[in-house]
Amino acid sequence: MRYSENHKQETHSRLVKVAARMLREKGPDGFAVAELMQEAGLTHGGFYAHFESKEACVAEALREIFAQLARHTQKNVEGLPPRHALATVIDLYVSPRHRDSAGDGCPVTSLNSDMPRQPQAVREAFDAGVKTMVASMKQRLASAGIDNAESLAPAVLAAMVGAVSMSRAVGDKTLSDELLVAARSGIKARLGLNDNALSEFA
Amino acid sequence: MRYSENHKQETHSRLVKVAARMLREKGPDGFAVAELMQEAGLTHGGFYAHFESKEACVAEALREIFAQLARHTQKNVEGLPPRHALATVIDLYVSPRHRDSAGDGCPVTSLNSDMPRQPQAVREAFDAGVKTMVASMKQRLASAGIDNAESLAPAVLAAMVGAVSMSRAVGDKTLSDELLVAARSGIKARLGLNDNALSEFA
DNA sequence: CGCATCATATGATGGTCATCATATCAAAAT
DNA sequence: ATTTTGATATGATGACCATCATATGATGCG
Repeated sequence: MRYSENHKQETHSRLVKVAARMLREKGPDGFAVAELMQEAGLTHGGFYAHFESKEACVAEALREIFAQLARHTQKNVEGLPPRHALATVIDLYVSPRHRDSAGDGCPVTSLNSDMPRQPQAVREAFDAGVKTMVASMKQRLASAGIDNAESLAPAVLAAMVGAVSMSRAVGDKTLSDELLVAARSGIKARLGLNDNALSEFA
Repeated sequence: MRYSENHKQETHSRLVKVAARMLREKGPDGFAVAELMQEAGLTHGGFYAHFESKEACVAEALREIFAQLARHTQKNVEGLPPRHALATVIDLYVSPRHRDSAGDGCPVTSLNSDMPRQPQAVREAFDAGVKTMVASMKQRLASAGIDNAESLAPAVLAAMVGAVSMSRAVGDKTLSDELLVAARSGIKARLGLNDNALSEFA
């Protein structure tokens, strides 16, 4: 079939999108190529017309995820005053909603313990993503007029990631919620942000 | 072979120990039964004389790990005054040494993103372990005379876990070290513990 | 209107894995 | 010493999986 000009591109980006979700839900080794293709309405054979290898597909999906996450976050705080924006970022991240939608969330939370076992290409994509997250957090902290933004940013991010990762890892709902609530108010307290009731996201 | 009385018990506990290491290094789905047996000097066939299933083996290994971790930590702070003990726990956990020895470290750090994909039995063992860690941290904080120990404990633990998980997930050594240092001093600052030079563990 | 093209499909291939059925064989009991 | 027992070994089995070789068939082009 000589398809319309961008038929393949469209298929490709659909594949990347599906991979992005499955990657976060099932881990890099937890989803099969055939499964991905079927989910996208295709069969396994066509995969290698789109990606050099599964590893390359995972790396591309990761890049896409980080990019989308940055856009998405930006959109959520656009126009807010810096301190409010910072509080919102924290509230959105350390939330039950984020915990309960791994396939749509931050890959640092859903994939951190898989990374040490992944091939170079994947780890590089991950590193790049984390670096932009750290840089972006540094900016947010600085904009919010918080001292030591440089050294605080990685600490705050780690606390956010740890809270959501643990709350997801744990099966006990009560414990899981306790982790989220405690971490969220702990982080905000450290940054001098008031932890008001509005931050109780679903 | 009718072996000496506790021959099988010894083999069993050796298997659990090997599994405990491989589990943390390669993840629950990253090591094979045959690999485990070979590592213990046996062949794959005998496995099912020791465990009902791989899943049961992983769950038992997890219980063993958490128990050993508690003992190990206790030993490291025995006799220290409470605040010093607390600082030591944090320094040991959020350290390059811990980051670089996953097979010997805390499973919450090495396995958190695998847990949501694990079967019930494994998740239960994990939950139990996390609960004891939270309880133990609450005690340490209270003993150290820190206010809000109850709500601070999960937040502190999450920050510790996030720091080591991220520092391990990231390939870039500089970024990895930055994460550890920032998180460690951030946590200790929040608890009013002085972050002296002595806490620079290898 | 048929032909060439290329995105996708079909169908191996060789590898890995958990699990199980059965064989071996060391030593305790007699 | 022979028997018996139970711990471990050997060798399937069926299920997955990444990858590739080759077939198909839709459609823009001539």
